[in-house]
Amino acid sequence: MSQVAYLPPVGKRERTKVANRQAILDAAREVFGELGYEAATVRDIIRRTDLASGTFYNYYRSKEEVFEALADDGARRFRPKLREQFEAATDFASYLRGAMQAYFQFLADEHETWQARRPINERVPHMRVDTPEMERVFEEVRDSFAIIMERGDAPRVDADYLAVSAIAVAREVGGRMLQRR
Amino acid sequence: MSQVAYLPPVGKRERTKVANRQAILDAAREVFGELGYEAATVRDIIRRTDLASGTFYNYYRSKEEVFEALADDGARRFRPKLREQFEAATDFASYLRGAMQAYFQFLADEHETWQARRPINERVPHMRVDTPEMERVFEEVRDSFAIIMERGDAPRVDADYLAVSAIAVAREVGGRMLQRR
Amino acid sequence: MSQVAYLPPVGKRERTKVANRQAILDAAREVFGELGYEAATVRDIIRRTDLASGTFYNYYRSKEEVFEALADDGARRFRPKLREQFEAATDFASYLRGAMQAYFQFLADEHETWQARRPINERVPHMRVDTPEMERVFEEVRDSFAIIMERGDAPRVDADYLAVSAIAVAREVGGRMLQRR
Amino acid sequence: MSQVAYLPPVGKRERTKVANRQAILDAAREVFGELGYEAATVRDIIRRTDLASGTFYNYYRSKEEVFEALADDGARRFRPKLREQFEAATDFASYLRGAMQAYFQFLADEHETWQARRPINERVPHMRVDTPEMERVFEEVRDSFAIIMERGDAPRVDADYLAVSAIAVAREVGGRMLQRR
DNA sequence: AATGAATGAGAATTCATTCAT
DNA sequence: AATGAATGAATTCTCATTCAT
Repeated sequence: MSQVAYLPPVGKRERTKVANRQAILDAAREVFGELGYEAATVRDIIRRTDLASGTFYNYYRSKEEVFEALADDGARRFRPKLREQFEAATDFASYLRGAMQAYFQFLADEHETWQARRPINERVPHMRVDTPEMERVFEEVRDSFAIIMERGDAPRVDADYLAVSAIAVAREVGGRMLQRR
Repeated sequence: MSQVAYLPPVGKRERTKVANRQAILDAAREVFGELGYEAATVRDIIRRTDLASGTFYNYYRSKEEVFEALADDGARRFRPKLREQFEAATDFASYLRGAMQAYFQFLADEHETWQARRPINERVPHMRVDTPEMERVFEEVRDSFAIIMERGDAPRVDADYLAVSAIAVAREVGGRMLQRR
Repeated sequence: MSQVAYLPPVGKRERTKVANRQAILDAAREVFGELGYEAATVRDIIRRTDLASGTFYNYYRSKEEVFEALADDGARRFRPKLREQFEAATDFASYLRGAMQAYFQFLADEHETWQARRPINERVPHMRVDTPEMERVFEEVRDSFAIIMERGDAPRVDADYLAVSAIAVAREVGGRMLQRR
Repeated sequence: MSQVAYLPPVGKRERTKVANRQAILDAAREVFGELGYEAATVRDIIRRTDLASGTFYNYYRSKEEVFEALADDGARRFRPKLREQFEAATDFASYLRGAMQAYFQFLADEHETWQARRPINERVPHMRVDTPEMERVFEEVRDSFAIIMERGDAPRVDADYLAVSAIAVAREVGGRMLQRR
C-alpha cells in the first residue's frame, strides 16, 4: 500500500493482461472442477475473479474458449513430464508404466482441473485430441511408442491405435482413481 | 365435429403411455445425436414429437433423466450381444476381438445415440458405469474375463481393471471411428 | 360391473355427490391453511382427495370458487353462535364481549381454515363481506347492535360503521392471536 | 445513426440506478392497484417500464420483494403525517380523529397502492406489521396513545391492543371507502 | 359421473453479451 | 482496458382445464 515512488500504483488497473488472463483461467479451473462444464457459467467464473463481467470478453469469447484454453494449458504442462519418462524408459513396458504413473500424478496434483476437463473432451464430439497441445501430447505418445517398438523386440502394432488406447485407459483409470478421491 | 361415423378420431389421447414414452426416447436419441447433450433442450426433444410440451414432464423430469433412460436402454440392448460373444469365444483373444467388434457394430447401428451418450457418461463424474444396465454390462465383461482367464492359460490380471481398460479402449476407438463417419 | 343385486357397489363410485363436494371442501381447507391461498393450487387440493383431477371441475369451477364456498361455509356455521350471544346479552358491552369471545373460540377451533380464509377476503378487493353468508353475519351483527342500542341507554352511533369496526377488530385481533398460536 | 453531435444519446444506460428502482416501484404500484397482488406478474410490472425484463431482477428478486418495498415506502411516507396529528392533538379523541382522517386522506391520494397493499399484508400470515416501516407506524400509534392517555383523563387501556384495533378499523373502513370510490 | 393423460399458454428466471462511461 | 448495468432471447416447468374413455 505504502509505496516507494516510481513504482506503478498497485490496484486492479495495474494488472497486466497476462495476469488477468491467468486469473480467469484459474477461476475457470476451479469452477469447472466444482460445477462441471455444463453447469458452469461465465458469470460463475468471472465472479471468482476481481474483474468485471465485461472484462471476460476481452480475453475469451465464450465458455468454450476458456475451456479449451484450460485443456491446452494442462496438456502443455504435462508434456515435459511425458518426455522425461520417455528419456528414462528402457523398454516399452517401462515407458508405459512411467507414463501412466506420471499421468496419475499429474491428475492428482490438479484434481479439480482434470475432473472438469474430461467432460469437455467428450461433450463436443471432436474434442478428443483437439486442442493443439492435446494433439501434441498424442503425437508425443505415439512417436515414443514407435521409437521404442522399433528399437526393441516389441511386437509390431499400429502406433496410432496403441497410443489412442493407452490414452483412453489412462484417462479412464485416472478418472476412476479421482472419483475414489 | 363432422366425422366419418364408426371411425374414432385418432388423437394423442389414445396412444398408450408406452408409445408416448418411446416417442420421447426416440426423439431424444435424435436430438442428442445431432446437437450433443449440452446444446439439446427439452424443447428440442418435444418438438420432434407430436406431443405437447407439458407432456414431456409426465414421463421424464428433466433432460438428465431422459438421457439416463436412453443410456440404460442402450446398455440393455447391447448386453445380449456381449453374451453371444462370450458363448462363442474360445479364448481370451477371441472374446476380446468379438466383443470389440460387436460393440463397434452396435455403435455403427446406433450412431447418433452413442455419439450423444458419451458426453453424459463423462460430464457427470460418476456416470461412467452408472445406470443400472451400464453397470451390468461392466459386470458381464469383468466376469467373462475372469472365467476365460481361469479356464485358460492366460496371465493372471485383475479382472476389474482389465474390464475398465477394455471398455475405455472400446469407447475411445469406437468414438473415433464414428467421428470419421 | 357384475354385482350382487341389492348391495350397492362399494368403491369410489359409490360416493354421493354430496360426499365428494365435502371431501373437496375439506381438502381445500387444509391446503389453504397450509400453503395460503395464493400458493395453493387446484392440484394440491385434489391430491388430498381420492378423486381424479378432472372431477374437481364437476363441483367447482376454480380455486376462487372453492375458496368462496369455504368462506361461506364458515360464516354459515358461525352465525348460530353469534345468535346465542345476542340472546344471552344483557347490554351492549356484554354482547360485544360475548361475540368477540365466540369468534375467537370459533377461530381457534378452525385454525387452519381461517388462517387461510383471511388472505382471500382481502386479496380480492371487494371480498370483505362478500359471500352471501358473510354478508348475513355482517347483518346479524349490525342488527344486534341496533337493537341493543335502542333497547338501552347506549350512545347513538351508526350501527353500520360500528359493525364494520367491530368485525375489523375481531379479525385483526383474532388473526394475531392465531399467529401466536 | 444520425445524431446531433454533442448531444449524447439518451438511453437507459445513463439513468441512475435510483431512477430505475423508482420506475419499477411506480409501475408496481400501478399494477398491483389494477390487478391486485395475486394476479399481477413481474412481466406486467416491467412492461409498464421502458426497462428490459431482465432488469427487474437487478433490483428486486421477486414480486414479493417489490411488494414489500412498496409497503415500506408507503408506511415511511405516512409516518410524518401521523406525527403531525399527534402534535396537533389535544386529547385522545382529537388524535384518533385526526389520525384516521389523515389515513383516509393518504389512502385517497394513493388509491391504487393501498388497495393493492392490503392483500399482501394478510396473505402472508405474519405480514401484518411486518416491514420495518410498518412496524414503526404501529409503534408510533401505540406510543402516541400511551402518551395521550397518561397525560389526560383517559381510561387506562392496553395501548398495544388499542393500537392494533385502531389500525384494523382504519384499514377496514378505509378499504371500504375506497371500494365505493 | 369419474378418470387421468394431454394440452399449451404463460410465468419466472437466467445468462451471454453489449456498450456507455 | 476495465467496468458493470442493461438487454432480451431463450429455457424450464407449472398448472388450470379439457376430453376421450
